[in-house]
Amino acid sequence: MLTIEDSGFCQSRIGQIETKSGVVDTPFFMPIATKGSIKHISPEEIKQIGFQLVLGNTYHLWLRPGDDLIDRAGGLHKFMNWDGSILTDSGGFQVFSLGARAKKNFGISGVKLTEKGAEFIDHTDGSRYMLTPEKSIDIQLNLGSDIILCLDECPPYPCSYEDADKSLKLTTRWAKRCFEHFHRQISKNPKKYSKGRPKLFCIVQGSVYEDLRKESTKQLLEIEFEKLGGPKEGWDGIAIGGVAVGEPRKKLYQILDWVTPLLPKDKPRYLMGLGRPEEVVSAVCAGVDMFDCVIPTREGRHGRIFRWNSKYKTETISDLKKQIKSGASGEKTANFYETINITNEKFKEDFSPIDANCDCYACKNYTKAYIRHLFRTKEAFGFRLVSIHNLTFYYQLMQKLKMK
RNA sequence: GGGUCGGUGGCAGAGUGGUCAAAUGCACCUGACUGUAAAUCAGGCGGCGAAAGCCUACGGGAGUUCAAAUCUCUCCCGGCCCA
Repeated sequence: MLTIEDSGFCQSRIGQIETKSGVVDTPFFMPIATKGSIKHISPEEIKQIGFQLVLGNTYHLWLRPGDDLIDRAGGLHKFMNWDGSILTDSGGFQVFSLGARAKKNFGISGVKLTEKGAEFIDHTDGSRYMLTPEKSIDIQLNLGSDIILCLDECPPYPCSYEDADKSLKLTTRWAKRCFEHFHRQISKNPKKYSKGRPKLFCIVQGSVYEDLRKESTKQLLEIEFEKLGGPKEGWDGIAIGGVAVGEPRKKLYQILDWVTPLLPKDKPRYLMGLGRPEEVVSAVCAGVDMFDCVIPTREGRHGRIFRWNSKYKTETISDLKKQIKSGASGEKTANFYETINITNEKFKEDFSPIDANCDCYACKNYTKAYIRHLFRTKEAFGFRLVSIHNLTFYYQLMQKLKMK
């Protein structure tokens, strides 16, 4: 499934993942379509930029419009008019994000965890939903997802050793249930999946503790050997979760150092929720194949633009790697790109494109002054232009990472 | 001409003797955002200063008072009503 090549400079894995909907070249970045839409951009435009896979969210699509409805619509691909591949996050991240947010806003957690699953309180009407590992799989199967994620618990940071330990073990037990349920459902419907079944990924947890990260990885990888009644297949890929939840930046690199050597080489590795360009480059060099992040779209909507620093030649992964510097705190910075805030006054009369060398729709047709004007007048077209540009930047980054 | 109400920071608009360099909103400036409850959130927004603080300010001027955006007189300007 994956062709692995060692560049000699750093470990980078160049290959392909084949899903039931098509081929995805690794390493790759996924734009986020939480609710079945990449905010402000059409699937056609996403495809035009070059993306082959987008991410949807189990929890959000379950509540609205409902996985049954999407199933009746012919699946999420058809529903949102996307003919590439789709990866769905299990709802595990919402255990973290909605729980923390409700706690901050209302003093009570919006999520209650039990052995059975995660009980959510819907923020819009207060109604309660129980998301179990089995339910999460069922929803993702209904959505027609190409890559399904196990329901996990994504603990916040800071997290005590004891809590992280408890949490990782719950994630393992849930992963086992997901694995079992997934294969049972697949084998129950041989016709439906005769042309290919979705893939199932587990998620490594363990917070910032070396032995817990390793333990989590080990426990999950053992699952394929267990007698689970279904086909004796292992995971189709392994995700690393629970990062970028507020921990010090250098912890990310440590976690990758602890976990990636333990992973099977022939299976894709997915670093969930990451990240900044330098983090993506570093992670690719550490052997990660897949990324997703809200940064290009969310920060784009908030006016931050990513662009290449023309002072440096960055056509290959080696060029990019050379421009990354590690600070004393372990934090990494990169010279190969820069960010600007388009709302800044200095762009008021800047009638040049964001990046004269960029061939994206925004750069080919519009000036910074115009885009700034759109932002200040809250015109949605501005969000669209910057989102397209930022996603193009991330796409170009991933293309460069495929070049030796 | 008479009566009446009013003139507050870029705008709108509170405040009606001290705790007022002046609420709040908008605008403006800057920053944050990592498996999206995010077109969101935070900070700043008279001048000088790192700060303590000092100076200049609630239409103009003159007063009362220890103290005035707030009270008095006068001038200027505006709304409404009457002639």
